[in-house]
Amino acid sequence: MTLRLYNTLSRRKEAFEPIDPANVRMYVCGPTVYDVAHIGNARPVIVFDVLFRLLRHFYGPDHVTYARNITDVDDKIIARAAEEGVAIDALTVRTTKQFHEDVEALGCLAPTREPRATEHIGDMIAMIERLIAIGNAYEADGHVLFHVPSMPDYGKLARRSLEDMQAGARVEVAPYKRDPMDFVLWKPAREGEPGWDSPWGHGRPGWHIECSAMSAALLGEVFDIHGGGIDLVFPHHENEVAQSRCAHGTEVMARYWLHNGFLQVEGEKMSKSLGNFVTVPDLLAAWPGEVIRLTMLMTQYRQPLNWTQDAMREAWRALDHWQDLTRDVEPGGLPASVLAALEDDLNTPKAIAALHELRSAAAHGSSEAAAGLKAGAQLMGLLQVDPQAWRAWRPAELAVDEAQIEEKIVARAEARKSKDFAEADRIRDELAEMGIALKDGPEGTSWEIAR
RNA sequence: GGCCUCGUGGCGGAGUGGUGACGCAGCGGACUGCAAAUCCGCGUACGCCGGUUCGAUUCCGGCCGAGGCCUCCA
Repeated sequence: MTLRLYNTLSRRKEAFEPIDPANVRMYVCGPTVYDVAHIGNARPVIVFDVLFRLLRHFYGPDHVTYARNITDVDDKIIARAAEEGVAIDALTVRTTKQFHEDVEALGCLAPTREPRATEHIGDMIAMIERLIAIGNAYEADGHVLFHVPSMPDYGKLARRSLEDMQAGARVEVAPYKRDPMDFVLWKPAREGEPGWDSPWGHGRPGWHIECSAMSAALLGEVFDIHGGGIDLVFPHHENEVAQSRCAHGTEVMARYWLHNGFLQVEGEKMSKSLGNFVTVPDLLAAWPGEVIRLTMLMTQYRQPLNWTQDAMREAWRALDHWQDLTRDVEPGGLPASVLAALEDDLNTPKAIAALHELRSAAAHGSSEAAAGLKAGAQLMGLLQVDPQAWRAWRPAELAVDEAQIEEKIVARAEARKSKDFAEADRIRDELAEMGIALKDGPEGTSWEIAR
C-alpha cells in the first residue's frame, strides 16, 4: 500500500503516513446551509468521500474518523432567512435535510462526525480567549481580531507573503483593525441577529474560527488530512492554520492539505447571471445519482472540471454497461489496476479506464473481471445501486405511462411477426418521439430513456 | 499589479525522455426486415518559439492563450 497525496503545503505528491494508523483523521469543510447545493458544492463532497472509502479500505472502517462540518451561523444565512421571512433555524434545518438527501443520492457515506457550528460556540470562545491571552488576537470596538503580523510565518499554505498581500489589498480596511490583514474572530450581533454571550458582549463567531475549534474538538490539535475546495486556500484555510497553530503552539494544523479544483458549466464559469447555475436537486431529478458521481470522477480532482450534458450521457452509458455485465455478480477481489490508480493521488480517470478494461474482459466471459469490475466500482462508490433499482430509475419529469409503452412494444412485436414492418416502424418512431428508445435482444425487446 | 494553476486527437481525459492509455463521437464490418443495442476492426494529438539531449508531448527559458485567488464563493 503506497497512498500518495498531493499536499498543498509542499506543492508535491507525498507518501501518506498517518499519525496514528488506528485512527486516521480527516476534516473537510462542509456546506453553509443557506441554499440548496450546487454542483460545485458536490465536488468536494464526492471527492473526499472517495478518499474516505480508500482510507477505510487501507486502515479499516473503524480506524478512520472523517469530520465534515455544517456552517449554520453565517451572514448569508441571516440574510436569506430575512429575505424569506423565516426563522434562521427553519432555514438551516430545511437546507441541512435537503443536503443530506442529496449527498446520499450521490452515493456518499455519512461522515463519522458532522459538527454544526452552533454546537461549538463554547469551544470557539475558549479558543479566542486563548489567542487573546497569548497575544495573537485583540479586542477592538466590540470585535475580536486575529493580528496577522503576530504570526511570523503566516501565509505559508497559500504561499504569499504579507508584503504581497498588502500590495494587492483592495479591501476597505475597517477602522478598528490594527493591520489591514487582521481578520475577525468574533463580531457583535446587531438587533435581531443571532448571538451568544461572550466576554466581548453578545455576538457571533467569524467564519474561520469554527473549523479550528471543531477540528480540535473532534480530531485533536494536529490531525492527518484537511480538505476543501481550492478557493478556500486563501483566506479560509490560511486563517484556520493561523488560529489553530497559534492557539495550540503546533508546527502544523493538519499534515496533508488537499484541495479540489474548480468547476465550469459547458465551458463557462457557473453563475446565476449566466443562467447556467446547476443545483444538485435539479440534476438528481434528471439523472441517477451515480451518473452525477461518475461524471464528477471522470476528471482528476485537482483539475478544472467542465460540467456538460455530454459528459453525463457518457457516464450514464458507462454505468449502464457496467450494470449489465455485473447484474448477478458478487464483488470479488479488488483489481490491482484500480487500486494503483486511486493510490496515486486519487487518479479516478485512470481507475475508470481500468474499469473499462475489466468491462471488456467481462464482456468476453471473464467472471473474474466482472467481479473485479464490481469491486473496483464499489470502492469508488459506484455500482451500489442494485440492478433492479438502476433499471427502474425514472427522471422526475417523465410523463409517459409505462403500461402504455409495454402495450406498444407488444403491438410492434405482433406487427413484426406478421411482417407488417411499416406498422412496426411507426410504433418505434412513435415511442422515439416520447423519448423512449427500444432495444431488441434475444430475450425480447426492452426500452430505456433516450438520452 | 501580486500569487497560483492549466493548455494532449472532433469531444472528455490519463500518462511518459525513445513501441501514439481509456471512454464518447466518427468510419468500416458482423448481427437486424431496416434500425437501435451488442460484438469485431480503424483513424487522428501533445498551444507557439528557442534551449538541453543521440532523441522531448514529457526537462529548462521565453511568448501566446484560458482559468483561479488577492472581495468570509466548493
